[in-house]
Amino acid sequence: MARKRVSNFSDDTCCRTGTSPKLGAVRARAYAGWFKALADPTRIRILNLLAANRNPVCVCDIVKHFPIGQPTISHHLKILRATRFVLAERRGTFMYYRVNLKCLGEFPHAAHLIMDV
Amino acid sequence: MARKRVSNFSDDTCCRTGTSPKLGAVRARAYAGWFKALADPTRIRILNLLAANRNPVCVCDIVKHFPIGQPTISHHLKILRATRFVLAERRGTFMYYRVNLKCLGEFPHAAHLIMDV
DNA sequence: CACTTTCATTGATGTTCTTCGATGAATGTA
DNA sequence: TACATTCATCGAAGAACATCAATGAAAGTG
Repeated sequence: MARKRVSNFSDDTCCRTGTSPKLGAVRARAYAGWFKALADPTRIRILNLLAANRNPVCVCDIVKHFPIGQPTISHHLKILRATRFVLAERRGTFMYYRVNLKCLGEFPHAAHLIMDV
Repeated sequence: MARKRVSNFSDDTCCRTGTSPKLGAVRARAYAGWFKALADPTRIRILNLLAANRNPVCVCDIVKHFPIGQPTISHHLKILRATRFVLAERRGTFMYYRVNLKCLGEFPHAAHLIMDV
């Protein structure tokens, strides 16, 4: 009958009501979105490539370094742009990308992993 | 005929071969795994809940705070345990979980987001 | 041993994500 | 204007993921 032990405070009993999570679902979803942007090997390597180059890198140059197609690279760049991890700039026909240090710097360990390799 | 511009070094040309990504695919996949563990709102809130409690928390107590079933909580805890973000300890019938500060501390911004809220 | 409680695992389902080929939009050039 | 190049977007296919209900495993109790 699943009799709930409402207030048994003996020592080897769990379920004494502890602290609730103070982080709401809405903000948790926002945080998860940032981590999600870093949760793909290709995106991490794109960031690593951009961080390794002092100058912005154009898309066709990024594509060369990966075994996946250009539309997929564009897809990843869109995600990285939406989360502000990279910045984009148009020069004629070309799109130049670079890491957004202000944003990636907010994730020190990520920055260390991605840039100091 | 897709004539490739092999070595045109004029100023408005991209595709000068820049630095390659120094981060290999294998290590990138490992890093992505860590971020992937943090890329779910429920897991972030579980970490937040554990971090807010000085003492370890048992599973049934975690389940109470979320609108999802116990098997799903167990699933998330398994992922957090595999990535070392939490530690588990058995006491009788109960399983007590707590944050692994040594591991979460490696992600300062994550720790800040998750714990200081 | 029979029964209960706690938690993990399994199998299934719907959703999300990565990737691709094809196409479209923007820009530059003959 | 016609064509080429660069990149983004669309639609589809397959893989990965979150979730659930049901079951199993481990431990405690009578």
